[in-house]
Amino acid sequence: MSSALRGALSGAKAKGQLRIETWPALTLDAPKRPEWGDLATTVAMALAASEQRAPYDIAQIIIDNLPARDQLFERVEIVRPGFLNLTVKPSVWVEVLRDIEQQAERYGRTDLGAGQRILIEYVSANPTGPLHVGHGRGAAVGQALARMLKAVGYDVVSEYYINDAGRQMKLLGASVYARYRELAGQPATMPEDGYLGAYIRAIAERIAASEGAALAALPPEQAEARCRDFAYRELLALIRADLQALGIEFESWFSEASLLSSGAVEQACADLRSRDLLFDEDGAQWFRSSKFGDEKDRVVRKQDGEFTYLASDIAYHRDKLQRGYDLLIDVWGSDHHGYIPRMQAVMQAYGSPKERLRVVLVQLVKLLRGGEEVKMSKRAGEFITMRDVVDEVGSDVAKFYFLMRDAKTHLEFDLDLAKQHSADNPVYYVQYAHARIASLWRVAATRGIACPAAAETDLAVLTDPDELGLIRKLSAYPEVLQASATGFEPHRMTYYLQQLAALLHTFYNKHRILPAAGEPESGSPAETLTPGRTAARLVLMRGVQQVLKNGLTVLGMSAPDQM
RNA sequence: GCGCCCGUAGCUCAGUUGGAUAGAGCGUCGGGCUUCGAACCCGCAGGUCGCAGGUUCAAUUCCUGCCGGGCGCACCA
Repeated sequence: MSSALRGALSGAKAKGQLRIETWPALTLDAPKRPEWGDLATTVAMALAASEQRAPYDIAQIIIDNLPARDQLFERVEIVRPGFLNLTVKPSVWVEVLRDIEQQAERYGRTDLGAGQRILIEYVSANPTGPLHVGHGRGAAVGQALARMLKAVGYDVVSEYYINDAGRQMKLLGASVYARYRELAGQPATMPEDGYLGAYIRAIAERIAASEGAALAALPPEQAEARCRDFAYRELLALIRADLQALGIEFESWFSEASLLSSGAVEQACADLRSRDLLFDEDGAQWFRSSKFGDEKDRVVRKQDGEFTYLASDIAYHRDKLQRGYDLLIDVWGSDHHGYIPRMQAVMQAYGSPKERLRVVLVQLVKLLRGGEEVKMSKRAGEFITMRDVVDEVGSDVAKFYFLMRDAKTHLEFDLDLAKQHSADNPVYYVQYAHARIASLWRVAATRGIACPAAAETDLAVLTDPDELGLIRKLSAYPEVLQASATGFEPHRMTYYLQQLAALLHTFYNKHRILPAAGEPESGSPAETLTPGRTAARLVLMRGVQQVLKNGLTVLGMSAPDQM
């Protein structure tokens, strides 16, 4: 369709009817009202200024130059200022169903990304405790983005950065050791800012059971280190298990500690120093990030000789660049947004445009129960973890809720609502649409009716507005996928799926697909159901089912045949 | 104080990257299963798109300034 439009414009240009010095964006949108046709474009109005002609005249010129107009369009009209409304012939729409059948699970996929390599990093929580709900949202968003970008032709790797070095890990070890000493009846002091969650005590109990004697013999410093390593292994395993429960996978796990032990951090610093991007002041070492738009320079090595977390992040992102990625995506909690300028400075310091790093910010999740906000106190270690939520509502529901809203806005997550297997739950609404169609095949099979191949079916009988509405929606899927992926906005896909499901439910409720069992049609049916119509509708249903499944899959959710 | 994000129906949120009469779910009220799954559908009501300017054929959308809310401004991560 858009190529027809482009053809019309270039045809008009060739004939000298339009100048078209700069090509306008050829937007071809589905209008809001059915009487405005299937597709509408505003190019005539966009061109009015540069052509110095009335938009209406320009629209007329475009119409006159439309190639294959009679084959493609049923109706073409110009409305008031210069809207160009196109009504596509049903016989053309129907081709979408053949595409879907032919491409099946590949329908909607494109090679837009042309194989460009993307590294997307998400979650990356400290292995100092269980994942909280905010991590869950980041995980769902990160995975959905990774899958969608793959679907539109990028070569994507998803990675988890393990913050297994530095102060937080020391605190972890000290916290576990303190609990261990308490259990042993020895005097213990919990460090300031120590971890107070109940899981710390549980870890202390396990280490006491497995190597208590050895621990008692060690001087405190070594004992703490041992506790730290033990707790680290347990907590990393816990995090992996939590992610698995949510149905999130990573292709790569990257250790911060490995950057320190391999000397990569020192090398990254030396590299910066050789180009005068790192300097000494007040006994510390500073990254000259202000040279690249950051508001001030940043410490990478403290007076006490320890590297800051920024030093690790510099080395980490340098490593990502050295691995040859065209684009780096970091998914962060939005409270880290102030960190973006310095990381973009890092990009530039290593010779990349700052746009090579794109940060996707994810806002907080507010949990509700019984209409009340669930208060969390991280200090006291009292909070509902991501795992609690997954265990309570299920992984598909959790993911759908996490993806339902624009990631950069606060999300309200009503646990009571999410738990209901009812009309109020948008997840089931979408999945139910899929299951309903699956059920149709089961019924059809018992009546000896098979779903015919689209190529052998006369789809031109699909002329009902409800049928064409569904088909139009199906045809929009590839664009939604592309916009959702490249705009880093997975919520658009969840929204689309809800709309498609709504159309399906409406259609399903209003029209019959299979003939009634047993007796022939009795009473006064609103429409006659011929075998040909049944066949065409079965093909339509299969298309809807396929697209629902593709959409759910690309968001990381299941498309059940039964509920 | 400076910076980033958010203000759209009673509530939670969409709004296709400047288009036509601003949409959906929940909630309220009223209807619909002897026929393919009622975890569904249909209808009614509900709006100065935070406020005020500006840009143009056209602004919920872009710019500026206010108001309100969130977050950030470490030799913590």
